[in-house]
Amino acid sequence: MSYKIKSRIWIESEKNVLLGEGRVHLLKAIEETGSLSKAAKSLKISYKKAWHLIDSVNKSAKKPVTINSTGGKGGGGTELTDYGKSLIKAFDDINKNCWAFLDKQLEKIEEI
Amino acid sequence: MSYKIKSRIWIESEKNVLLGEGRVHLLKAIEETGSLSKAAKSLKISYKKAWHLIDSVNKSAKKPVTINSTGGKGGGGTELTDYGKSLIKAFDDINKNCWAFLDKQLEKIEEI
DNA sequence: AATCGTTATATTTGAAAAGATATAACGTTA
DNA sequence: TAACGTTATATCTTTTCAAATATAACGATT
Repeated sequence: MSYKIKSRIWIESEKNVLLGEGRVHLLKAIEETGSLSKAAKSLKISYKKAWHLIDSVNKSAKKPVTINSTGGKGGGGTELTDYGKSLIKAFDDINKNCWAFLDKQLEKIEEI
Repeated sequence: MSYKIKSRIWIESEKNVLLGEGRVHLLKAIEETGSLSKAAKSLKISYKKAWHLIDSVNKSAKKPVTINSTGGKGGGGTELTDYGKSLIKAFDDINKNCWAFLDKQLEKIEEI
């Protein structure tokens, strides 16, 4: 049984974390549900934690990643901007490539 | 000002973390000082924390990574095994390559 | 105006991680 | 055998982080 290589990547802007695995996961859930509270429930994290994450994302990004509305039909909701979608796409792409890259590096520890 | 990509890699064995950045840093300090207590001081972490880290490393690895001796000349000490040195070398190598790889991926978020 | 489900935010509570302190065990050296 | 500096380990305190709870604000709908 050999060792495994694990990795985490994230995108930063000015020392603040912009996007990591968890934030991308949350953003995808928002895209599916149209709501931050529903997204939080689906990921089984507290609404507070989810809200802070999205707040941090929007404060770190150059342009808004989500549009949040309160009141009105259905009480409000949260949806992704096109900018947000392109960020997710870039993150997923880089992350996937990183895994593939590390897979090729595995042979370096197989013999150890 | 563009975003940055950061990464962390680590080596696991059977769900236990074997080597990460902090552990490698500690092992290198042990190699230089010949002592766990001196290494802990140089990294400004508690001896307790350092000891637990090395204990975990040796319990997760297939073969001993350090040799710990108590008593005797100088009170004892800790030194790396050849196996430990090869693990560090592999980790550093993979980590360096990962950075270089991610550097090349940067262009994918430069335009965002 | 009353209702609704959502976003937004503060406060409290609990758990887990880290830090500090103390002490035993060890084996060479003098 | 007494001393030394190290490894090894337990216990207590402190700090930090996550979770839970509560409540206000919002705006279309009725």
